Amino acid sequence: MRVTELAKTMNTTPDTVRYYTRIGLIVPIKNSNNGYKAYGEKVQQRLKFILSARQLDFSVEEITNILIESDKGHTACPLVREIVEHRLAETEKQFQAALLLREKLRNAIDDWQDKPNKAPTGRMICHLIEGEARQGGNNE
Amino acid sequence: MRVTELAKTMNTTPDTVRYYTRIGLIVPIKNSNNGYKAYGEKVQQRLKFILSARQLDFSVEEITNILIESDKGHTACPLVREIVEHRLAETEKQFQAALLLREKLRNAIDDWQDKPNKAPTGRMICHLIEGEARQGGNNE
DNA sequence: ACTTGACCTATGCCTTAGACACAGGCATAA
DNA sequence: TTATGCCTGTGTCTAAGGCATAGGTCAAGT
Repeated sequence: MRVTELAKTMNTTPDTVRYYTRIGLIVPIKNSNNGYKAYGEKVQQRLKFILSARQLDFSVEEITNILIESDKGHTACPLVREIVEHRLAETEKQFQAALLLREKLRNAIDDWQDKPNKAPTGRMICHLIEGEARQGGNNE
Repeated sequence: MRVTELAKTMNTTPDTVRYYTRIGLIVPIKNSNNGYKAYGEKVQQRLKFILSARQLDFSVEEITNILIESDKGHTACPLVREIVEHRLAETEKQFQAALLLREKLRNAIDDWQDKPNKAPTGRMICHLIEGEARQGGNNE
């Protein structure tokens, strides 16, 4: 199995497969005589796991750590549980940030409804934005 | 005014100021004899605009385009309105993505509550994740 | 004058997770 | 044999700064 066929089978892109190969997450059976990489059954299994974890937004580095554990024959489950908790917290943050930003943008659009377009003055580039200037505290 | 003082005044970091300087978004008055950059009143105004736009999650490239327009003496307002609409649509996407991911993660945690930790087998790396494997369609 | 130490500076490299461009290899049809 | 079209690996690029490093500056102390 070569890169594109593997990618199609797993419903991902050749570039993704190549990337994981490049960083050593998956290892091709052997470069055949023409230099093409060939992937076997085990790699397919491994790739399936990687893609599933990516669906849960695990970072590639996190997945790497999981695989290192499991390659040693140890349970990776506790690590997985830990990561998923952390990921949930992180997602919650992103969620709140998106919520807040959406609000800001909607307010902006609303506020600007009646305001005209103005040419820039010496001290104003676009009065819409400079007028907005709520000192929105930076997060964290 | 030098980089750190400007950064403090505008409530941002020296590295951010340096970055904008590097890409030419703001131009220091002059490198004084020691090679330090000095920033004037106008730059401060400009930086304020940039930071305000960043608060609305405008990309640096978008901001660059706005400034190019305004530097030609034209109104940037229509462009700004366009960008903010686009940004809102984008934020809505992120929002939905975060919402969905949060749900997935919560489900995972919930499903795993009662499952034990298992050592990896020949065909399972972590049964928690491999068991999950809802074929979540990729977005877009 | 000299030295110490704290702070400041510019520059260059590093980050994520692949996407994209490129030059060349392969195979099938004419 | 050549032309065509898909396939391959490698190298480069991305956004928006963060971080490390080596060196410069300034005021206080000796």
